[in-house]
Formats: sequence, C-alpha cells, structure tokens
Amino acid sequence: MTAHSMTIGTLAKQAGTHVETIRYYQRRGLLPVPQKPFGGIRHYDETAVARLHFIRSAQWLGFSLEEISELLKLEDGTHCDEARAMAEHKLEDVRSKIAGLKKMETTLDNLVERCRCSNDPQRCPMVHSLYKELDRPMEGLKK
Amino acid sequence: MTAHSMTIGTLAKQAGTHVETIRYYQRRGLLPVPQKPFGGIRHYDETAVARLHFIRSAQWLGFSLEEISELLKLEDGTHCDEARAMAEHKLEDVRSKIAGLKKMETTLDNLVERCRCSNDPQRCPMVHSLYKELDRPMEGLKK
DNA sequence: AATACTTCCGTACCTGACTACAGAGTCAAC
DNA sequence: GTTGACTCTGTAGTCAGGTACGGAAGTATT
Repeated sequence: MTAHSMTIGTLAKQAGTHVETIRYYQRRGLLPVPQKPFGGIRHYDETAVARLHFIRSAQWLGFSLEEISELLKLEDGTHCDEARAMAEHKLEDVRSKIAGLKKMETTLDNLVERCRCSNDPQRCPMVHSLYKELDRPMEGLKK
Repeated sequence: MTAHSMTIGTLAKQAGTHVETIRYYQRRGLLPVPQKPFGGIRHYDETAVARLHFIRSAQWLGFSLEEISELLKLEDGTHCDEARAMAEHKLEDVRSKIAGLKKMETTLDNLVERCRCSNDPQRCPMVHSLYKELDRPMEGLKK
C-alpha cells in the first residue's frame, strides 16, 4: 500500500482499473512488466499508477491505445528529433480537439442559456449550430 | 448532387463515409431514415450531410455513439427541462475535456521547446508532466 | 498444515463500431 | 429491353479494447 510495493491487485485498485486490463496493457506494451523474484510475484510502484492514470485520461480525451503508446514513447528520452516531430504532430491534434470542443462548449452553453425558457416549455431551440463542421472532422477515424 | 436529392451513395461521398456506415447509423437511430417513394429509392438532403459531419467530429472528440445520440436528442426541441439538464451535464464533460487537453498541450509544447536541443541529441527530457492526473480520469470509460 | 485469497498464464468470450457479402429489386443509358 | 451501376434488406465477419474463466502455483490467516 505504501511507496514501493504493490501487487497487481492493489495497483488495479489504486488506478481504478481491473487486473485483467493491466495485463492487457502490458501485453500491448503500454505498461512495463516488472521483473519478478524467481518463482514469485511481481511488484509495482506509483509510476505504474501514474502511467495507468495517464492512459485512462488520454483515452477519455479521444486517443486510441495505439496513439497513447506513441505518446508514451516520447517519454523514453531517446530519438530526440523523431520525438519532437511526433510531439509537434500530436500538438496539432490536441489543438484542433480543443478548438472543436470549444465550439461544442459555446453551442451547449447557448442551448442551456436559451433553454431557461422555463415558462414556455414547448419551444426549445434546435441545436443546428452543432451541425457546423468542426475543424478536423474525420482525421484519426477513417481507417 | 444539388440541394434536395442525393441517393445514399452520393450522401456517403459528400460526408466522407461509407454507405454501410450510414445504414449502421440509421439502425442505431443516429440518422433518420427518410420515407421512400413506394418500391423506390430513398433520397437525402444536406441536413443529412451535416448530421454525418457532426457525428464524425463528435466521435473524434472522444464521444461514443451512445453519447452522440444523446447530444442529438437535444436537437429535437422537446422536453426542455430534461434537455437542459443533459446539456449542462455534457457541458461539464466538454469543459473537463478541454482542461485535460490543455494540460496535454502545455506538456507537449514544453517538450517540443526543450527538444530543440538539436546539438545535444543524447539528452531529451522525459514527459513526466504528462503523468499528472487529469481532471476526470475515468468518467465515461469505466464499465 | 489446511484453508482461503491472490497471482500467473493462457485462452475464450463480449461489446462497440463498423465492414463485407448475398440475393433481389430499381433505374438510367445505350 | 437489356446491360451495368446502384439500392435495399438481412445476416455474417472484423478489429479494438477489454472481460471472464480455468487450472496451477504463491502467500496469508487460523
């Protein structure tokens, strides 16, 4: 439970995931598999918890496990040039996601605002503005 | 090709998707199925194109088809109260996604900046800051 | 030291979001 | 009026991202 020694079960609890998910991420190379004392059981520390949090967050933000593993490669500190190029690319990605979400934000905000039509429940505005095409409509979805 | 009459094939091209995907969205109730002239072929207009764009964009921004169909329900104009509540909830969602992406943005930006270590390719900084927990780590992923 | 809980490893299964295909009907163009 | 491209309906297969399970072995609890 303390700093330097969790089993996979407590790690899962700490990170709010499941044991099987952790093993799956290990298989996919998203999480390192620590050495195990021969014939024994593996132990994990907080860097594992942190990494799991990061994975879940990034996923929630719309990145695939594939993309996340690319982001994590930025962390190993090698291949500076390559890493910079990738970081720049991801940065563009992130920025257009922010832009798209901001459009959604204003639209939803307007909706909520105009929806304070409490005394006239019949008329509630359409969300046609949501239909405006966002900056990067498909990038990263198309096959 | 003009305003008021596309077949499903041209609709797909306009929207940058595939016919089968459109039918799939129809089955899931994300896209209305227009009446067809008896024993004939259905026709679509730009509102369908717009809706498809919206679906793809929202997906790219990390929303599931389930959530997108909720967002689209906001559009039908009925159930004002319910709609407002949902819009408010989605708004929170959107705002924390923006916050999360902004953290990623600064981290990546720092990385790119410090990575201009072009003359010393050995030392490239770690992305430990990426590990900071984001605002809403799992919401919408668990289960 | 017997019991109960975990871990380990492998394989099988499930859900969401498509994608492909088969067979029949429709429609435009020669 | 037949050919060829496209549509319709239904069902089956695929891929990502897990989730469940089964049996052996490690560890903790009494």
